[in-house]
Amino acid sequence: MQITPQIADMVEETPVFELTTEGLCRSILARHQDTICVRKTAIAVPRLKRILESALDLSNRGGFQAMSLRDLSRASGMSTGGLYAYFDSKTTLRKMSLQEVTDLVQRVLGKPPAAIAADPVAHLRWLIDTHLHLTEALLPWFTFAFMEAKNFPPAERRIAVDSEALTERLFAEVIERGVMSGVFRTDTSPMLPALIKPLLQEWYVKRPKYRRRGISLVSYSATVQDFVLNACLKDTVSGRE
Amino acid sequence: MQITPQIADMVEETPVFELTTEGLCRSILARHQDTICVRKTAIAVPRLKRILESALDLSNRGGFQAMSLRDLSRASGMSTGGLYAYFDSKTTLRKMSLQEVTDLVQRVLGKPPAAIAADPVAHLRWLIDTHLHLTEALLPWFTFAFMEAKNFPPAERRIAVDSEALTERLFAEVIERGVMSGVFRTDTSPMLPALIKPLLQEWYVKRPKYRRRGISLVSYSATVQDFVLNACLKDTVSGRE
DNA sequence: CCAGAAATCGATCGATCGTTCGATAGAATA
DNA sequence: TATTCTATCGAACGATCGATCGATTTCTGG
Repeated sequence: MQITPQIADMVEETPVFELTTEGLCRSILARHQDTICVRKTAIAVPRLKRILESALDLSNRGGFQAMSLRDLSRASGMSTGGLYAYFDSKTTLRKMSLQEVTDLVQRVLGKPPAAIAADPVAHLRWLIDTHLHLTEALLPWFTFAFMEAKNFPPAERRIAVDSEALTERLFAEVIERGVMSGVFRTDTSPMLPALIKPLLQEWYVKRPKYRRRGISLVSYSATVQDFVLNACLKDTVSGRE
Repeated sequence: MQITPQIADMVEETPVFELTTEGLCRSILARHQDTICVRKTAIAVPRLKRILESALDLSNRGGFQAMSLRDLSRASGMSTGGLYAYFDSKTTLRKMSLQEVTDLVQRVLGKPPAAIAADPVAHLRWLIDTHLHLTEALLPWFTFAFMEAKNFPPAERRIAVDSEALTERLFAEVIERGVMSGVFRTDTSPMLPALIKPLLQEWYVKRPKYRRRGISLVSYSATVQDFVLNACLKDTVSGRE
């Protein structure tokens, strides 16, 4: 009996942005109205979608710097000049993608269902599982954000660093509540929240490895949940039943 | 009473290569005799050291692609043409660094002290602690290898992937021995070896974060060790001491 | 069907890239 | 000291980059 909240359920609560590439593109279009000079949404969204899908694909192969705008124009089926109707510089293109991902994480993880938020164990499981499902649904976006965040100029790098710090704080708060309510051990390592993040990143950074081994998202999620709960729960969590 | 084998002790067993940038440069020089056309070691080693230190520093800031050979020439105090006495192309420079790191990990982790290898718990702790100390001593090399491995062409990317697979196998073998000898739980997750690696990478990938928080390598190592042992040891590991 | 707007095109620019190579300086040899 | 070899230099080359902009196509309202 695994707690695996469906992403679809969550969308009903926040219907403004779907967790799809198209949804993100609509959000990007709204956020960058001033730089994107294509006015009709019906045209701009599918075009932007094609551009960003190609850009993420190319970047995730050889790095963002290595992707030339000629490569992007070829892959997206749009001329090099035409691309500039959707961004004013290559740097802006990078910022658009990264910013959208970090915003999304905070929007989704910040609003757990009320019933789940009441129970620290369920909440902790939900945070892990939801984060994994989120990255799975938007895999290219997250691999891009992870790999390219380090190459940002200092000013913009803060976006990624702050986002990660905020995610870690969500874990820290839940664990603290669990300790105070007596469910978690009082000697739980204060470093545990920081150690959860790399376990979640592992899933999308090394995605091909787990695909090759035939390991499903569900079983990976369950393993990480047990791994983490073993480190803080008073009663040891047995393996999958 | 923490098991923290000093790197210095290990060097005595494998005195051929010291765990310093200079030691790695000597190894690189020996391996690439044919492409490096500077014959006198007394000159080649310190020059190569300056070049690689600068290259790793620049790459780790903005990415390897973004580092131009003019940047590198300025930082290393050598002319752009002079650099080509130490590598025949920028790609070779990248391969030299990566290959050296992956080789080093296998050389060091593959030879645990006999006394430690006998006990699965001590061996597992030793693998974690030694890996962390190794990455700490050669931080720029590992951040470079981690960040740039993904941007390799498929053929050379295998070097990094295989190296990681081998490291994971070291963990898997120790854990399996622990299970068979009755020290580890029989229901230990088969995915545990894969989950250890990201916890070790976290240390050098997010190094500034832990420096900012004043978290020492020793305490990080102890936390990870306990975290992992909690997931496989029969008797729950209490907090530090 | 046609005028005007919206969207796209692709040749082109200057800058910068990795790389080459003849000249030069320094050390070793005799 | 003269000579040979080693190591380094930095100007220069062709290729490619991000970005521009006037021409062209496509769409839309009347």
